[in-house]
Amino acid sequence: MKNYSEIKPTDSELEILQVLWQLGKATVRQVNDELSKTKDVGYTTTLKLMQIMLEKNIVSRLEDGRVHWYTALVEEEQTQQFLLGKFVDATFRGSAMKLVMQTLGNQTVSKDELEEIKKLIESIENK
Amino acid sequence: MKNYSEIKPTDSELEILQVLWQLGKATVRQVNDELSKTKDVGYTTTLKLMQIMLEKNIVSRLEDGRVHWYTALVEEEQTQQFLLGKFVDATFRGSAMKLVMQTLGNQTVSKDELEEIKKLIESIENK
DNA sequence: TTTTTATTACGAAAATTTTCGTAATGGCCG
DNA sequence: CGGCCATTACGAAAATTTTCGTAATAAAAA
Repeated sequence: MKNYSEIKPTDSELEILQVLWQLGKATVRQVNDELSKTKDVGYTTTLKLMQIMLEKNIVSRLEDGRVHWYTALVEEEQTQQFLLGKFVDATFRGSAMKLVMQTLGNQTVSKDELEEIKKLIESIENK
Repeated sequence: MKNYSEIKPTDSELEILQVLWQLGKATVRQVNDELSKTKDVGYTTTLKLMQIMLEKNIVSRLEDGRVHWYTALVEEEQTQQFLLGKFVDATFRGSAMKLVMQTLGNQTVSKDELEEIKKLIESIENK
């Protein structure tokens, strides 16, 4: 897999990556159908983006007859990690703590999930 | 203060907002000096951005002689909250939980901070 | 008052991202 | 085979974001 240090997917590219991560591999048609559920987007627009991502080596492509199967070349967690770091820096001036506090305070997290987070914290503390 | 529902500061605008939030109010010169500490940026570039932000009503301006004092018109927490929501959706498909787990696992959070987070969780649970 | 200096105003260029029209391709059905 | 259909290829336009050169302005200094 790719070393991700310098790559920053654009917003649209990230949307496509999400679909690819969920489906494993997909055609342009499938990706476009998925995106169309939540927004207006033309087939050729999606196609073009995926071609650009291919050039950037964010995805790979396998040709089967006339159909092209695309796969993400960057891992979901690694990408999230990378974007998270950027986001913390830009939005919370580097304070991961602040981000966590605000998320817990204002986003939707269930009781079970809170329990799970507590466990994670303890496992970190006891390391 | 502004209703923030539809405004999305660009990356550069957010950098400027960070400076304004920290200084309370500032001149273009001050903001540019601050930004220059971490990146190359021309005075007129910063000026132009701040003028654009004025048009968008993201900041306000007070003229004192020839100097213009700028202030953020959007609140820090509110903006962070808004950007956080977008980020969770785009990067973690809406799962705040996943974001918190990854942050705790991989970003730098001190023991004291972990304690504080635990306390917050408990206060949420006991509510 | 004249000059210098620091600032803001303006507009356009550059860079990046997103969108889409049109053509080319290749397989499938009649 | 010949026309149709779904797909990909290509290139340019549109939209957004970022950068900066140059001019105008006003205060301060000489």
